[in-house]
Amino acid sequence: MNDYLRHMDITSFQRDLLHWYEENKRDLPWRKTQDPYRVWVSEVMLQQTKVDTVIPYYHRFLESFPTLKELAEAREEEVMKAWEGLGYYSRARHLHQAVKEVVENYGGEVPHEKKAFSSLKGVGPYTAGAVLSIAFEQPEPAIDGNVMRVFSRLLLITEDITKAKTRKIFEEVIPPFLEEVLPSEMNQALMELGAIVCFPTSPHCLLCPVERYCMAREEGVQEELPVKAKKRAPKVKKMAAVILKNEEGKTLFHQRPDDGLLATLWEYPNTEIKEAGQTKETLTEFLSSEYEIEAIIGEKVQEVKHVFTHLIWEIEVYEGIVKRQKTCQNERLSWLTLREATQYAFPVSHQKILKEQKRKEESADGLRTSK
DNA sequence: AATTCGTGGTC
DNA sequence: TGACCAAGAAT
Repeated sequence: MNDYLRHMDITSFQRDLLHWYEENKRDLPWRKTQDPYRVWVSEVMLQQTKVDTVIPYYHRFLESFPTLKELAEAREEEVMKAWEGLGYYSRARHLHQAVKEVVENYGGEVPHEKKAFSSLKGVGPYTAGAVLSIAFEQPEPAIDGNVMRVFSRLLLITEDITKAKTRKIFEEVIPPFLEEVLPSEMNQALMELGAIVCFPTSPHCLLCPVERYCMAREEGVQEELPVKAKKRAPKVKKMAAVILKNEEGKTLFHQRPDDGLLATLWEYPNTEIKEAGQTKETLTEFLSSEYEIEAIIGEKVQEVKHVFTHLIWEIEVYEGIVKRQKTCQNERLSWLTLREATQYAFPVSHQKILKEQKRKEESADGLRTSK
């Protein structure tokens, strides 16, 4: 018997939590179905992402790709465009790859064996547990940040939850809570409690349906849990980007590498600025050596800040005119009209540049046509 | 095991 | 206002 559960009346806990869940659960789009494809899509979008952010993406994504087969048959470009702005873009590519595997190897039916489903791209221990329990009623724990917070308080688990090892404790402790109930309900009830009552700071213990079971509350240390190591401050990178136009009035865009940060997304040509005050020179040299394009860099027209988890870009945006371009073709470069560019997925920082360029060109158009 | 991967909202 | 955080996975 697990020592953490010594004083826990699991049956009563289940009754109280599930009763509360039925009365208080939010009406979320992905709770209207147990279709494994839709559950899967929602779970991938919800990784490290707030419910309010996901909802519009969830609707648009399923409008574009209503079934697993239709997603599998879609072009990756389309999938990335549907994910544009949601972040962690490898989620989209992995999901796309994974549903193709499902069509290829499982006849288009989402596999309900843990081993098979877990082997799919982008499906980790949380997503496997969530989809298998919610769509297939399998008694698998779905251990996310909410659930670790709830259980760390409930059972006074003081291990650092940012450490991979700590996860094992939760995997040991949670399965008994999934016995003799609907796993879909229990897992979602635990997450819902974390989401709308058992907040990271100032948990609403007075509204908590399972307060009487909570050991952290008993000790008055609910605010101190869970224990998490602090992460270091992100580094700042000074960047410069250029809105480079050719004689046809088209703009140069670049597709980022297939792996790494913002993989495969499109952007304005840009480079890191290592010496302050050398921005124009650095851009000119970058275009010449990297793309074999001779250009004249004009004025700075915009500043954009892009904050990542582990990195900050401070981007200075310049205008530029191309003088000469060698015939050498770079697969990842494209001269596009602004309308053409909107078919491609951009990271938020470059969406801001695109939006500003559009605004300026439209106001210039307006001036011209009104004369 | 420790890093790398986005973005937007909150206090 | 800046640190913190969110239904994590891959490497």
